[in-house]
Order: sequence, then C-alpha cells, then structure tokens
Amino acid sequence: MAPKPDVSEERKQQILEAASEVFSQKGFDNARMEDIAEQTGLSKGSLYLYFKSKDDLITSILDLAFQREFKQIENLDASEMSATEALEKIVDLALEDFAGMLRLLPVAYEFLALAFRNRVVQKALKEYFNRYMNVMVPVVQRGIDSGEFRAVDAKQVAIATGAILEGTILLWVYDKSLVNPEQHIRTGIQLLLEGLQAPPARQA
Amino acid sequence: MAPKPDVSEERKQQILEAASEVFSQKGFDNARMEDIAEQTGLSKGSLYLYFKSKDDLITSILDLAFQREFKQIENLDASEMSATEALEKIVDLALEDFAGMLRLLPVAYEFLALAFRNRVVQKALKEYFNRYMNVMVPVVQRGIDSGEFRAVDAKQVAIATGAILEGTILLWVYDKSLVNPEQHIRTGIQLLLEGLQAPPARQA
DNA sequence: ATAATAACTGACTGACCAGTCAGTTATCAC
DNA sequence: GTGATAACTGACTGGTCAGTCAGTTATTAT
Repeated sequence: MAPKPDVSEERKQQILEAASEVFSQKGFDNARMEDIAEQTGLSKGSLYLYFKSKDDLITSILDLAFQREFKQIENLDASEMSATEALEKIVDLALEDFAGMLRLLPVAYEFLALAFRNRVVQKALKEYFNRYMNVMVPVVQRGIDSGEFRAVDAKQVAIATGAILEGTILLWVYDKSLVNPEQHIRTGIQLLLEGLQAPPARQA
Repeated sequence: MAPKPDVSEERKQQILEAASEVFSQKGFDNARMEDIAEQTGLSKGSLYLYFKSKDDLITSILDLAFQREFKQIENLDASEMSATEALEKIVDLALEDFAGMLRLLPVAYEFLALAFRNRVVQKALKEYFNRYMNVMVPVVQRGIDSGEFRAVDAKQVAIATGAILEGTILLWVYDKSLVNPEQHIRTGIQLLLEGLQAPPARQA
C-alpha cells in the first residue's frame, strides 16, 4: 500500500536550485515557469505540486538566502575578541556570504525595488536589518565601554559599517572592473575603524 | 499652411513626468502603457508619437535623472575650499539630489538588476561611476598633497565615500524608520574623514 | 498479476498588453 | 468656407504565459 518513498524535500531543493539559476539569468518577470521546469528536467505542472505560485518560489529562495547569511554571523561568539577583531570577523563572514549570494544579487535588487510597494517585502527587509543591528550594535558598544573606541553612537557606527558593506557591492555592480568588493570593503571598514580609534578630530 | 505650433517638446516632458510617476508606483514590468496614457490625459497611441517604445521611455527617464545629478557636482568649483570642505559640499549636493530622485529609486534598483544581463545598461552605469570618480579622486588627492589628509590611496577613499552614500540609502530601503539618509550619510562620512585625518593607527 | 496511490505530464484556458494604423479632430492660412 | 497638415485616438492583432487538470506512468505491497 505505501508506495514510492517521499521525494518532496529533495524535489523542493532541486526546484529552488533551478529557479535561482533561471531568475538570476533572466530576472523575475522575464523568467517563465516553463524555463524553470526545463532546468529541473521536470514538467511545468510538477512545479505546482511543490510550490503554489511563482511568487511562492521567489519568496522561498530569498528567505533561505537571508536565513543562511545570518546563521553564521549570529553564532559568532565575540566575547573572546577585541571589538575591532569582532568587527573584522563579521566582515569576513559577510564577504564569504557575498560570494555565495552573488548569483542572487540581481534578484535581490529587484526585491529591493519591490519593497517600495509591497508590505510583505517591507516586513521581511525590516527584519533582516534588525537582525543585523542586533549583532553589530552590542559589539560596537562593547568597544566603546572598554575604551577601545572613542565615545560615539554605536548605532551610527553599525549603520556606517552596513553602508560600506552594501554600498561597495552596489558600486561593484556599477563597474565590476574598477571595484573589487573584497578589497574595497576591507579598506573602507579599515578607514572607519581608524576614525573610531582616533582622538576627537583635530581641526581640518 | 503652417498649422498648429509644435508641441512636441512640451508633450515629451509631460509624458516623461507621467511615466516616472507610474513606473515608480508599479515598477517597470507591471506598468502598462495604458496607465501612462491615462496619467497624461493622452491616448496610448499618442505616446508612440513621442517615444518609440516602453524601453525608450525608461531609458530617457533614467538618463535625464543621471545627467541632472551630475551637473551640479561637476560644476562645483572646489579650488577655494579645503578638501574636507569640498567633500562635505559634494555630500550636500548628493543629498539634495537624493530628495529629487526619491521617486525614481525603485526604478533605479530595477535598472541595477538589469545591469547583470544587459550590455547597454552596463555601459551607462560604468559611465556614471566614472564621472563620480573623476570628481572625487582629485579632491581627495589634493587633500593628501596638501597634508590635510594622511597618505592613503585616493581611489580607495573615493570608493568608500561612494559606498557610504549609496549604502546608507540602500539601508534606508531596508528600514525607513530606523535609517535617516540625511543624518546617517553625514555621520558616516564624518567617521571616514576623521579616519583620514588621524595619524597612522595605533594598535587596536 | 493486480490494486493502490504517489509522481508526473503537457495541452489548454483565460487574461494580459506592447505596439499598430486607419480613421478622426483641431488648428491654421488663405 | 476649404484645403492642408499636425495632433490625436482606440479598437485590434499577435504574442506571451501563469496556472489548471484530466489523463499517464512509476513504484510498491500483496
């Protein structure tokens, strides 16, 4: 009576993989379900056995990517490092993730555009930003309390660091030959840190 | 013989204005030419008297926005200011433009996503980035030469500054209630500048 | 075998919409 | 008026594609 083993988890993975590929190559609107079906080797009808719509597919893909990106960073035990070391470690992890997310970057920017008119997307992005701040602010604050950094607003530093991360990647999209995310993120963060360690600025 | 005065320049403006509105509200793919026609009060057929396709419309809109953004910055005569003052002035101008571009931001992000698969878009973005660097690098270099800044790579500083600008705006899209572009761009740049003015970093 | 059912298929439907063009209207000169 | 032309219109065409579902195939237990 109990027939074929349940392959649905495996299929879901397979479909998500194929869909990531197709979405990143064609963009969300220009990707056809038929394209994704071809990429998996399944038929279009089968996709609907595992995901209820095209929207469901893209949502699942980005959700997974975001979850993955944070797992490592949130698991980082920063208590044994100096704040500077912790920040550098976080940047390292973000850079690793960047390499993995590369393929999804075009879809991520479309998603960002969507945030202007879609409440669900807005909520997802807010949550993402919150998790980021919840990791960063305590690290910076610890640096301030310990005297490692001068007295600044920890939130502002967390935002500036995030801006360097996201902004450098964005500039890389502008010109992939002149911007090297790995290198330029590191030096950008370095400049920020040196500003943090400096005594209150002398006159310009 | 010579009938009706030529209204085509006026119409073009009118259509671009309406299209910006509709694209920013619905996104490029979901905006219908019919929607844009309604917004202008003209008929769909008329749009095609002034623009040869939907692509032509979006291209014209973004081109105009980019040109406008740069005119002021490139016209800035920095020779009488300190490098710090010049950088701050550039940030001021960028922030002014940001206010004007706000409506186009969603379309701009879609455009960025397009850059991954469209050569023409790639070229346009490269040119934009180049113009930015051509303004920034000399200013920073002058600061270094005059002893105002310590010896760093001017390009790296220009990129870090651009990253703060673009990255802060991006974070604002993530959470509009926690990020204030005007405020956080200023403090981010401030931190960078203080790093620039600092002596070679003491140990962390 | 055969029955039970999970997994899969792909032709089809209904809706959408960019772009066209034959026809209409408005404006002007005389 | 009337003729010339610029400006405009909107029904229509051709093509696209998400999602459906009646039917088919594969796998297993007995």
